[in-house]
Amino acid sequence: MKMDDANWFARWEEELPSPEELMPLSQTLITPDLAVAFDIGNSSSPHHYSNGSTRYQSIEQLQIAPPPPPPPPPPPHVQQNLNSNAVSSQPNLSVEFESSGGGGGGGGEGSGGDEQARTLKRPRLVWTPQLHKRFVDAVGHLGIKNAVPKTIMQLMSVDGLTRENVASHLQKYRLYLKRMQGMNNSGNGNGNNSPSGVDLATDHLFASSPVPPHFLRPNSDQFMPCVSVPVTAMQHHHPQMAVPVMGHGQHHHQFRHFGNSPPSGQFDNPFLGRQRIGTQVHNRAYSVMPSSHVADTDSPTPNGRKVLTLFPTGEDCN
DNA sequence: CGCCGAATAT
DNA sequence: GATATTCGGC
Repeated sequence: MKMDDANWFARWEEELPSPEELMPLSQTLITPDLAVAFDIGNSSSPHHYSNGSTRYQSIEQLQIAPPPPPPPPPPPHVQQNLNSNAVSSQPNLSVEFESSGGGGGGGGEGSGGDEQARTLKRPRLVWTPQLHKRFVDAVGHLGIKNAVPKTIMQLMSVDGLTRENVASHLQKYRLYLKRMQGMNNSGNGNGNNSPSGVDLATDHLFASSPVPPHFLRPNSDQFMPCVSVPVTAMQHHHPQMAVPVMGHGQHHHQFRHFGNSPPSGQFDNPFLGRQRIGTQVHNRAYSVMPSSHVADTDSPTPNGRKVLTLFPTGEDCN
Protein backbone atom coordinates (compact mmCIF):
# COMPACT_ATOMS: atom_id res chain seq x y z
CA MET A 1 0.00 0.00 0.00
CA LYS A 2 2.70 2.32 0.79
CA MET A 3 5.37 0.68 -1.03
CA ASP A 4 3.90 1.16 -4.32
CA ASP A 5 5.63 3.73 -6.22
CA ALA A 6 9.09 2.94 -5.29
CA ASN A 7 8.50 -0.68 -5.30
CA TRP A 8 6.59 -1.19 -8.35
CA PHE A 9 9.10 0.64 -10.24
CA ALA A 10 11.79 -1.56 -8.95
CA ARG A 11 9.92 -4.64 -9.82
CA TRP A 12 9.14 -3.30 -13.05
CA GLU A 13 12.72 -2.80 -13.73
CA GLU A 14 13.57 -6.28 -12.77
CA GLU A 15 11.34 -7.61 -15.26
CA LEU A 16 12.72 -5.58 -18.00
CA PRO A 17 14.79 -7.29 -20.50
CA SER A 18 18.36 -7.25 -19.65
CA PRO A 19 20.56 -4.97 -21.55
CA GLU A 20 21.89 -7.84 -23.43
CA GLU A 21 18.52 -8.62 -24.64
CA LEU A 22 17.69 -5.15 -25.32
CA MET A 23 20.62 -4.15 -27.27
CA PRO A 24 20.20 -6.62 -29.96
CA LEU A 25 16.75 -5.49 -30.27
CA SER A 26 17.54 -2.00 -30.76
CA GLN A 27 17.46 -1.96 -34.40
CA THR A 28 14.80 0.15 -35.66
CA LEU A 29 12.78 -0.78 -38.57
CA ILE A 30 14.66 -2.90 -40.84
CA THR A 31 14.10 -1.93 -44.30
CA PRO A 32 13.08 -4.75 -46.42
CA ASP A 33 15.82 -3.96 -48.69
CA LEU A 34 18.18 -4.17 -45.89
CA ALA A 35 16.65 -7.25 -44.60
CA VAL A 36 17.06 -9.01 -47.80
CA ALA A 37 20.30 -7.50 -48.60
CA PHE A 38 21.82 -8.32 -45.32
CA ASP A 39 20.03 -11.44 -44.64
CA ILE A 40 19.15 -9.89 -41.44
CA GLY A 41 21.21 -12.52 -39.90
CA ASN A 42 23.65 -9.82 -39.35
CA SER A 43 22.16 -8.06 -36.53
CA SER A 44 25.44 -6.55 -36.14
CA SER A 45 24.21 -3.45 -37.63
CA PRO A 46 26.21 -0.88 -35.92
CA HIS A 47 23.54 1.63 -35.90
CA HIS A 48 21.32 0.86 -33.13
CA TYR A 49 18.95 3.56 -32.77
CA SER A 50 19.57 7.03 -33.48
CA ASN A 51 20.54 8.43 -30.32
CA GLY A 52 20.26 11.94 -31.24
CA SER A 53 16.77 11.81 -32.39
CA THR A 54 13.80 12.09 -30.34
CA ARG A 55 12.90 8.52 -30.62
CA TYR A 56 11.82 7.28 -27.38
CA GLN A 57 12.72 3.81 -26.75
CA SER A 58 14.58 1.30 -28.51
CA ILE A 59 12.60 -1.66 -27.70
CA GLU A 60 12.62 -2.44 -31.24
CA GLN A 61 11.04 -5.70 -31.00
CA LEU A 62 8.65 -3.94 -33.05
CA GLN A 63 10.26 -5.37 -35.99
CA ILE A 64 7.99 -3.84 -38.30
CA ALA A 65 9.02 -4.86 -41.57
CA PRO A 66 9.78 -1.88 -43.53
CA PRO A 67 8.29 -0.63 -46.65
CA PRO A 68 7.64 -2.72 -49.62
CA PRO A 69 10.74 -3.66 -51.35
CA PRO A 70 9.24 -4.74 -54.55
CA PRO A 71 12.15 -4.77 -56.78
CA PRO A 72 14.52 -7.63 -56.75
CA PRO A 73 13.85 -11.27 -56.64
CA PRO A 74 13.15 -12.21 -53.14
CA PRO A 75 14.92 -15.32 -52.23
CA PRO A 76 12.45 -17.84 -51.07
CA HIS A 77 14.38 -18.80 -48.11
CA VAL A 78 15.11 -15.62 -46.46
CA GLN A 79 13.66 -16.60 -43.23
CA GLN A 80 15.90 -19.38 -42.40
CA ASN A 81 18.95 -17.37 -42.04
CA LEU A 82 17.35 -15.62 -39.27
CA ASN A 83 16.72 -18.65 -37.38
CA SER A 84 20.23 -19.45 -37.02
CA ASN A 85 20.60 -16.28 -35.33
CA ALA A 86 17.98 -17.01 -32.86
CA VAL A 87 20.39 -18.63 -30.66
CA SER A 88 22.41 -15.62 -30.06
CA SER A 89 20.06 -14.03 -27.70
CA GLN A 90 16.53 -14.18 -26.75
CA PRO A 91 15.32 -11.22 -28.45
CA ASN A 92 12.43 -12.42 -30.27
CA LEU A 93 12.79 -10.74 -33.38
CA SER A 94 10.47 -11.30 -36.14
CA VAL A 95 9.85 -9.51 -39.23
CA GLU A 96 7.04 -10.31 -41.38
CA PHE A 97 6.13 -8.85 -44.63
CA GLU A 98 4.03 -9.77 -47.47
CA SER A 99 5.58 -10.89 -50.57
CA SER A 100 5.38 -8.38 -53.29
CA GLY A 101 2.56 -10.30 -54.75
CA GLY A 102 -0.04 -8.58 -52.76
CA GLY A 103 1.22 -5.30 -51.67
CA GLY A 104 2.61 -3.94 -54.64
CA GLY A 105 3.60 -0.67 -54.60
CA GLY A 106 6.69 0.45 -54.41
CA GLY A 107 8.53 3.00 -53.36
CA GLY A 108 12.02 2.47 -53.13
CA GLU A 109 13.57 4.83 -50.84
CA GLY A 110 16.87 4.59 -49.32
CA SER A 111 17.42 3.30 -45.95
CA GLY A 112 17.46 6.61 -44.34
CA GLY A 113 13.74 6.56 -44.27
CA ASP A 114 13.00 7.86 -40.95
CA GLU A 115 9.84 9.63 -41.35
CA GLN A 116 9.00 7.74 -44.37
CA ALA A 117 9.28 4.50 -42.64
CA ARG A 118 6.34 5.56 -40.66
CA THR A 119 4.41 6.87 -43.49
CA LEU A 120 4.72 4.25 -46.07
CA LYS A 121 2.88 1.10 -46.13
CA ARG A 122 4.32 -1.02 -43.57
CA PRO A 123 4.21 -4.66 -43.53
CA ARG A 124 2.12 -6.37 -41.04
CA LEU A 125 3.25 -5.90 -37.57
CA VAL A 126 3.92 -9.01 -35.67
CA TRP A 127 3.06 -8.81 -32.06
CA THR A 128 5.82 -10.56 -30.36
CA PRO A 129 5.38 -11.62 -26.80
CA GLN A 130 7.51 -8.79 -25.69
CA LEU A 131 5.56 -6.35 -27.61
CA HIS A 132 2.37 -7.77 -26.35
CA LYS A 133 3.58 -7.55 -22.89
CA ARG A 134 4.32 -3.95 -23.31
CA PHE A 135 0.88 -3.58 -24.53
CA VAL A 136 -0.73 -5.36 -21.66
CA ASP A 137 1.32 -3.51 -19.21
CA ALA A 138 0.37 -0.26 -20.70
CA VAL A 139 -3.26 -1.11 -20.77
CA GLY A 140 -3.11 -2.32 -17.27
CA HIS A 141 -1.67 0.86 -16.10
CA LEU A 142 -3.89 3.15 -17.86
CA GLY A 143 -7.33 3.05 -16.59
CA ILE A 144 -9.92 1.54 -18.72
CA LYS A 145 -10.63 5.07 -19.20
CA ASN A 146 -7.40 5.93 -20.74
CA ALA A 147 -6.69 2.76 -22.42
CA VAL A 148 -7.32 3.91 -25.87
CA PRO A 149 -5.12 3.34 -28.80
CA LYS A 150 -3.37 6.59 -28.85
CA THR A 151 -2.55 6.59 -25.22
CA ILE A 152 -1.52 3.04 -25.19
CA MET A 153 0.65 3.64 -28.11
CA GLN A 154 2.30 6.51 -26.38
CA LEU A 155 2.83 4.62 -23.27
CA MET A 156 4.37 1.80 -25.06
CA SER A 157 6.57 4.14 -26.90
CA VAL A 158 7.75 1.68 -29.34
CA ASP A 159 9.32 3.25 -32.22
CA GLY A 160 7.31 2.75 -35.30
CA LEU A 161 4.24 1.47 -33.64
CA THR A 162 1.18 3.15 -34.96
CA ARG A 163 -2.11 3.94 -33.45
CA GLU A 164 -3.76 1.66 -35.90
CA ASN A 165 -1.55 -1.16 -34.86
CA VAL A 166 -2.56 -0.68 -31.32
CA ALA A 167 -6.18 -0.19 -32.09
CA SER A 168 -6.34 -3.41 -33.89
CA HIS A 169 -4.58 -5.24 -31.18
CA LEU A 170 -6.70 -3.62 -28.58
CA GLN A 171 -9.80 -4.75 -30.29
CA LYS A 172 -8.63 -8.25 -30.10
CA TYR A 173 -7.54 -7.88 -26.57
CA ARG A 174 -10.88 -6.61 -25.51
CA LEU A 175 -12.51 -9.45 -27.19
CA TYR A 176 -10.30 -11.74 -25.32
CA LEU A 177 -11.15 -10.16 -22.05
CA LYS A 178 -14.73 -10.44 -22.82
CA ARG A 179 -14.47 -14.07 -23.39
CA MET A 180 -12.71 -14.42 -20.18
CA GLN A 181 -15.45 -12.69 -18.41
CA GLY A 182 -18.03 -14.82 -19.90
CA MET A 183 -16.21 -17.83 -18.85
CA ASN A 184 -16.38 -17.21 -15.24
CA ASN A 185 -19.93 -16.70 -15.17
CA SER A 186 -21.90 -19.62 -15.88
CA GLY A 187 -22.22 -21.46 -18.84
CA ASN A 188 -18.72 -21.96 -19.46
CA GLY A 189 -18.60 -25.22 -21.13
CA ASN A 190 -15.71 -25.98 -19.16
CA GLY A 191 -16.50 -27.35 -15.81
CA ASN A 192 -13.72 -25.41 -14.56
CA ASN A 193 -14.71 -22.48 -12.57
CA SER A 194 -11.80 -20.79 -13.91
CA PRO A 195 -10.30 -20.03 -10.67
CA SER A 196 -7.71 -18.72 -12.76
CA GLY A 197 -8.81 -15.44 -11.92
CA VAL A 198 -10.43 -14.17 -14.86
CA ASP A 199 -12.81 -12.71 -12.53
CA LEU A 200 -11.04 -9.59 -12.82
CA ALA A 201 -12.94 -8.14 -15.48
CA THR A 202 -16.30 -7.93 -14.26
CA ASP A 203 -16.53 -4.52 -15.42
CA HIS A 204 -13.61 -2.77 -14.28
CA LEU A 205 -11.14 -4.90 -15.89
CA PHE A 206 -8.67 -2.43 -15.23
CA ALA A 207 -9.67 0.55 -13.53
CA SER A 208 -7.93 3.58 -13.36
CA SER A 209 -4.69 4.62 -12.54
CA PRO A 210 -3.42 7.73 -13.76
CA VAL A 211 -0.51 7.17 -15.84
CA PRO A 212 2.42 7.67 -13.69
CA PRO A 213 4.56 10.39 -14.95
CA HIS A 214 7.39 8.10 -15.42
CA PHE A 215 5.44 6.49 -18.07
CA LEU A 216 4.82 9.24 -20.31
CA ARG A 217 7.39 10.17 -22.67
CA PRO A 218 10.45 10.90 -20.82
CA ASN A 219 10.40 14.11 -22.53
CA SER A 220 14.00 14.47 -22.04
CA ASP A 221 15.28 11.05 -21.77
CA GLN A 222 15.45 8.94 -24.66
CA PHE A 223 16.69 6.37 -22.43
CA MET A 224 14.22 5.16 -20.07
CA PRO A 225 15.00 1.59 -19.71
CA CYS A 226 11.95 0.53 -21.24
CA VAL A 227 8.56 1.67 -20.64
CA SER A 228 6.60 -1.00 -19.18
CA VAL A 229 4.79 -1.58 -16.10
CA PRO A 230 5.17 -3.20 -12.84
CA VAL A 231 3.74 -6.50 -13.15
CA THR A 232 3.50 -7.66 -9.73
CA ALA A 233 3.53 -11.25 -10.30
CA MET A 234 4.79 -13.57 -12.83
CA GLN A 235 8.08 -13.05 -14.19
CA HIS A 236 8.97 -16.26 -15.56
CA HIS A 237 5.65 -17.28 -16.65
CA HIS A 238 3.85 -17.04 -19.76
CA PRO A 239 3.32 -13.44 -20.11
CA GLN A 240 0.50 -14.28 -22.18
CA MET A 241 -1.41 -15.37 -19.29
CA ALA A 242 -1.22 -12.11 -17.64
CA VAL A 243 -4.26 -10.15 -17.11
CA PRO A 244 -4.48 -6.91 -15.41
CA VAL A 245 -6.43 -7.13 -12.34
CA MET A 246 -7.74 -4.13 -10.83
CA GLY A 247 -8.26 -4.41 -7.32
CA HIS A 248 -9.05 -1.33 -5.71
CA GLY A 249 -9.49 1.96 -6.86
CA GLN A 250 -6.28 3.59 -7.35
CA HIS A 251 -3.87 1.02 -6.77
CA HIS A 252 -1.51 -0.43 -8.97
CA HIS A 253 -2.72 -3.22 -10.82
CA GLN A 254 -1.70 -6.51 -9.87
CA PHE A 255 -1.48 -8.93 -12.56
CA ARG A 256 -2.88 -12.21 -11.93
CA HIS A 257 -1.49 -14.90 -13.86
CA PHE A 258 -2.85 -18.21 -14.38
CA GLY A 259 -1.56 -20.85 -16.47
CA ASN A 260 1.05 -21.46 -14.05
CA SER A 261 -0.56 -24.63 -13.25
CA PRO A 262 -3.81 -24.66 -14.87
CA PRO A 263 -5.80 -27.02 -12.86
CA SER A 264 -8.16 -28.09 -15.36
CA GLY A 265 -6.67 -26.66 -17.86
CA GLN A 266 -7.66 -25.00 -20.84
CA PHE A 267 -6.97 -21.51 -21.10
CA ASP A 268 -6.99 -19.15 -23.75
CA ASN A 269 -4.29 -17.06 -24.72
CA PRO A 270 -4.81 -13.52 -24.35
CA PHE A 271 -6.29 -13.44 -27.65
CA LEU A 272 -6.68 -16.81 -28.90
CA GLY A 273 -9.66 -18.55 -27.95
CA ARG A 274 -9.31 -21.42 -25.74
CA GLN A 275 -6.24 -23.21 -26.40
CA ARG A 276 -6.23 -26.69 -25.22
CA ILE A 277 -3.45 -27.53 -23.03
CA GLY A 278 -4.30 -30.98 -22.22
CA THR A 279 -1.41 -33.07 -22.92
CA GLN A 280 1.06 -30.68 -24.08
CA VAL A 281 1.36 -27.25 -22.94
CA HIS A 282 3.18 -25.12 -25.23
CA ASN A 283 5.39 -22.59 -23.94
CA ARG A 284 4.92 -20.52 -26.85
CA ALA A 285 3.79 -17.17 -26.17
CA TYR A 286 0.33 -16.20 -26.55
CA SER A 287 -1.63 -16.58 -29.58
CA VAL A 288 -0.07 -14.05 -31.59
CA MET A 289 2.63 -16.41 -32.11
CA PRO A 290 1.19 -19.04 -34.28
CA SER A 291 3.04 -22.18 -34.49
CA SER A 292 4.12 -21.20 -37.84
CA HIS A 293 6.16 -18.52 -36.36
CA VAL A 294 7.43 -20.38 -33.50
CA ALA A 295 7.92 -23.37 -35.48
CA ASP A 296 11.29 -22.23 -36.33
CA THR A 297 12.20 -23.34 -39.64
CA ASP A 298 10.54 -22.57 -42.75
CA SER A 299 7.02 -22.70 -42.04
CA PRO A 300 4.46 -22.89 -44.62
CA THR A 301 3.67 -19.53 -45.77
CA PRO A 302 -0.01 -19.31 -45.74
CA ASN A 303 -0.82 -16.96 -48.38
CA GLY A 304 2.04 -15.42 -49.98
CA ARG A 305 3.52 -14.05 -46.92
CA LYS A 306 6.99 -14.45 -46.01
CA VAL A 307 7.74 -14.64 -42.46
CA LEU A 308 10.96 -13.83 -40.99
CA THR A 309 11.49 -15.34 -37.72
CA LEU A 310 14.10 -15.04 -35.22
CA PHE A 311 12.74 -16.49 -32.22
CA PRO A 312 14.10 -19.08 -30.04
CA THR A 313 10.61 -19.45 -29.03
CA GLY A 314 9.05 -19.78 -25.79
CA GLU A 315 11.64 -18.92 -23.31
CA ASP A 316 10.66 -16.30 -21.09
CA CYS A 317 9.68 -13.39 -22.90
CA ASN A 318 9.84 -11.09 -20.14
C1' DC B 1 -10.77 17.03 -38.38
C1' DG B 2 -8.84 13.49 -35.19
C1' DC B 3 -9.89 9.64 -32.65
C1' DC B 4 -12.31 5.66 -31.15
C1' DG B 5 -14.44 1.30 -31.84
C1' DA B 6 -16.98 -2.12 -34.47
C1' DA B 7 -17.23 -4.19 -38.76
C1' DT B 8 -15.17 -5.83 -42.53
C1' DA B 9 -11.30 -6.90 -45.60
C1' DT B 10 -6.93 -9.05 -46.67
C1' DG C 1 -6.38 -16.63 -37.34
C1' DA C 2 -3.85 -12.27 -37.06
C1' DT C 3 -3.62 -7.75 -38.70
C1' DA C 4 -5.12 -4.01 -41.54
C1' DT C 5 -8.39 -1.00 -43.29
C1' DT C 6 -12.83 0.96 -43.63
C1' DC C 7 -16.64 3.36 -41.82
C1' DG C 8 -20.00 5.58 -38.71
C1' DG C 9 -20.35 8.23 -34.64
C1' DC C 10 -18.50 11.46 -31.55
